[in-house]
Amino acid sequence: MVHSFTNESEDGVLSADSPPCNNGDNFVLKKGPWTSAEDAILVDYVKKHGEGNWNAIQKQSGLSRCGKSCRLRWANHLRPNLKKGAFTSEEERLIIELHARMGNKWARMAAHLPGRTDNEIKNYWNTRIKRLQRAGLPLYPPELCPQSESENHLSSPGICGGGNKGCHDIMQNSGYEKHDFIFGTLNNLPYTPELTDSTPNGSLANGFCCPQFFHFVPQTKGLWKHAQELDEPMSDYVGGAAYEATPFDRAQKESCENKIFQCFGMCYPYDHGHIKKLLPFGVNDDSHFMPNGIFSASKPFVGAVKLELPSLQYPETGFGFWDPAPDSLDSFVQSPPSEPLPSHCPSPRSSGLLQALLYEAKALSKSDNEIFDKSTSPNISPGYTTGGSTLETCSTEFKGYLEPTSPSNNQTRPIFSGCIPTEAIRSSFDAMIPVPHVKSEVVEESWIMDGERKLNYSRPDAILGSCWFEQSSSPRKKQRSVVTDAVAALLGDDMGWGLSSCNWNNMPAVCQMTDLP
DNA sequence: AATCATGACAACCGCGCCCCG
DNA sequence: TCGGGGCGCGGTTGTCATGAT
Repeated sequence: MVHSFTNESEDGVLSADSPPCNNGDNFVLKKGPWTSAEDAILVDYVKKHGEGNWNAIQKQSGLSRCGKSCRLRWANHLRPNLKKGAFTSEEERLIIELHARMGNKWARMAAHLPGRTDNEIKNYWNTRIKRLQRAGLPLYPPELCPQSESENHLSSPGICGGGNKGCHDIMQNSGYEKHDFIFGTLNNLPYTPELTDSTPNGSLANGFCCPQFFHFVPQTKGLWKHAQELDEPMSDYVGGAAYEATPFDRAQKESCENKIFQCFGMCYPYDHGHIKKLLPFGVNDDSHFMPNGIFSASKPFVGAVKLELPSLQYPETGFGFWDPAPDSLDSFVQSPPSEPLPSHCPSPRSSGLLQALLYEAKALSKSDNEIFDKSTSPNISPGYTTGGSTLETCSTEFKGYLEPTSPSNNQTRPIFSGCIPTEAIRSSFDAMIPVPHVKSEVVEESWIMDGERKLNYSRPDAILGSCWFEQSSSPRKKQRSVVTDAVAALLGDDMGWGLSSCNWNNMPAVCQMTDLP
């Protein structure tokens, strides 16, 4: 950056193009990086006079900086109790919560994060958005169930995530900041594994109110503003049975329900009783229903997952919150599932991803072939575990709850059973997800629709599989980026959401092979 | 080992809104 | 009502780190 002593605009922004900004004495102000001497002057001034009246600083202290520059410098760098360095996992979690509630109100969010500035939070969030969207992952954990108020419909098949450009644009647009949310399982909400609730706000909301189904669109401002003005503590969030407490809540629920059905190409209002007939993928075998409302034009979509699968419970925590922190691997491994996962994954978190990976590394060093055989075996024995206690527990639990809730387990597709990622990842996934009674199934990674080859993003192997490398025309680096981003996002700070909460079969569904990030 | 591409992060810039005198 | 000051936020730019070639 170049130090310059050019003209400064009215707010202290110096620019060669901007009109002179001076103190009336033709005193040209400085822009660019602050020197330590300038910092000292500013700190000294604030100590003596306190914050505020920033424009007076330049006059009284002789600092060649305009008021705005001083204010920003103070607020972002010199203010005492400023926290520097990476965000802690708790801070990250809070940011996500706050963003789900407030949108891009960085300053307000910063008020909840002592020592952090709005700019810091904004930068963090923007970086996170980019990372997640590159990886095709949703922004929010399923606890935070953003629902668009507007009636915008499925304008694009990709919904959110999956590198959908339009979605990305929308996300970047300020319009998405005003979204409405249903907070299903925040904090004190008791976790309810029962999925008998066929209302969208029940199992549907839990299962499909995932951000990848959301459209971040401009909201009905009044409704949002009402909620926004409340700006209540997080404890005010409601979910589950106690949800419909206020007209606003009801409106949100309706919006959520509406959106859910938009996601599934259904009309709203809807027949609650009809939902269960239609929604479990694979139930309506003829339609080849895809999570994004698109129907496969080729073979039936066999990657169906029964919705009614219960998820693991972790009552010991009583918290049940998603931990997105990249540096909190331990918490990842040990923390509970982030949501009442209805149909999808037996949480890799619950099964101990790190443990599985470590195990896998060991196993691979012993015998790649053996692992490969296991991972590709069409029938994995019910008792197959990775040898880790956590995994064994997971296996037991999984088996325990799978069977009674799925009368026909052959319809119950294990989340990762059809995945064909790289060998290490695949075997890791298989190791993580001990699957009883797994049947071999043909899985489509892509299909043809309207003469174009679609990549089935609902399957991770579609991203990670070799066919992708073979067929994409993108530069290799971009290809690599897609894969590494996805993996990084899955294994990194988004691991909790990406693996434990993300229903692979609900992943952003369609992305054209030639239109990838 | 050098170079290049890319991403993450920090910081700044520009604009607009709000409040208050 | 108007103008100035303060503030918030979106966007941009620069720097550095990392990984691939």
